[in-house]
Amino acid sequence: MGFVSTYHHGNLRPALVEAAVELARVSGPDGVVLREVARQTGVSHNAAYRHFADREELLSEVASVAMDQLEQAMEQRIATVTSKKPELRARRRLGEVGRAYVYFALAEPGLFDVAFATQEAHPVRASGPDTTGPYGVLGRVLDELVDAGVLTAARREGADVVCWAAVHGFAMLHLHGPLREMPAEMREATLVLLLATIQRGLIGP
Amino acid sequence: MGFVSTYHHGNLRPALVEAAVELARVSGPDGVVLREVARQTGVSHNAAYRHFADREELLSEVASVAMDQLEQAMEQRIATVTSKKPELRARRRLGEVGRAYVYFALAEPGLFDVAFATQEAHPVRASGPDTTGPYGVLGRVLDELVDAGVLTAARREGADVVCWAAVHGFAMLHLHGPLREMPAEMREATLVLLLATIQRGLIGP
DNA sequence: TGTACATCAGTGAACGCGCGTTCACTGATGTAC
DNA sequence: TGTACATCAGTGAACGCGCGTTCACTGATGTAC
Repeated sequence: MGFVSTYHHGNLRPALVEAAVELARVSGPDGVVLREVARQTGVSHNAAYRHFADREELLSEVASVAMDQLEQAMEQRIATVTSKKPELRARRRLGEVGRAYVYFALAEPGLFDVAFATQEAHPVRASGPDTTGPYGVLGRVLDELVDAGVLTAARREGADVVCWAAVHGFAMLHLHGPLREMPAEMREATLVLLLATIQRGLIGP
Repeated sequence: MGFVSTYHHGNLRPALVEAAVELARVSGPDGVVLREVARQTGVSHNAAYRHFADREELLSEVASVAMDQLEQAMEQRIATVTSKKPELRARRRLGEVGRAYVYFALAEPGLFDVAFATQEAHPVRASGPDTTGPYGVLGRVLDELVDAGVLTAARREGADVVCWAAVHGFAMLHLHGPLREMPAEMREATLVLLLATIQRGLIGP
């Protein structure tokens, strides 16, 4: 891009979001400081108020970007699984969904924290389950398991939360928790164990 | 207690810790504000520096109290299970450990957060597993499962982290996460599901 | 095509916040003789 | 038992921090005629 007068930037809102995302990546939720975002964008520190009601509104924009990235990471990993057998394919895909979640958390801790901290409360069974975002991706893979005849309808119920809790907890323990110093290979081995255990618990051997 | 002159309080350190714990209970880690702790204790705002190097040191004292309480809650729930059959007893105990963890997190969110945030990194397999604190309690129950011949030695390996991740994630999702508005009965039902799934995955039906 | 004017999107100064921490101090206590 | 003095455990004032937010403003833009 060429020269851009600060006055009537023309693109300020997306530019601010972009800068905020970058700050979140590097320093997490607390790193998204209005004045710093403005500084990075080359604009006075209160120009943002022309586009966002307050810091919170900017932060939730960052959260939504983070959610999109997480969802995309999941989809990409799922697409990786191309087994012909429906049962095997669905099972492997479930594993990849979990892996994608954990990997994203570890690779982008800042964005992950923003997404988690800023997210609005999940609409629980308000007119059917949520089919959008990362949660929707998980739901679809679980449905695939049911369609493949591998997961019973009875066990499909609540399986979302079970899976989610497991990988979320795993990510938290290793990201901010007491396992944060576990060497990567050991972490990886434990993740394999976790995914296998969940799958066995849900489906069987 | 009768009148206590502020000068030479005589018991300041424990009194400060107590006040800090109370603040943590009510408002979490950020609620443990040095000046407020001193205020509650009726002492000038920098008297604490006679007993703690800085805020961090006071906070980690709170964390250790929180860990003790969590451990105690676990032990109490375990003691509840008195089945005669060793296999059944061990299995039920595993469930109670998980339940205790989640219940504590939901009942004492402030303390739980402090414990989790302030905890030092868990010493991973530095000369054998950790046998102290909540983690030690979990480990002992898992050993009980092995002794009862219900859990194979192979699956005992890494089972700690698997169990921990599951309940920790569950607690986080419901405490601060997107499931924080799930009604209590539904939450309870899902917890039962989670514990059953983990146990099935580890042990079998 | 030119001009007047409304509107939009920036600016810069200022405020208030409450904290953690440091400094030089002083009142209370205990101990040696 | 009395006294001098060292030490301990408090006090009160002050600093610096950097933020989010608000205010009154002004420069740039687009549109009606």
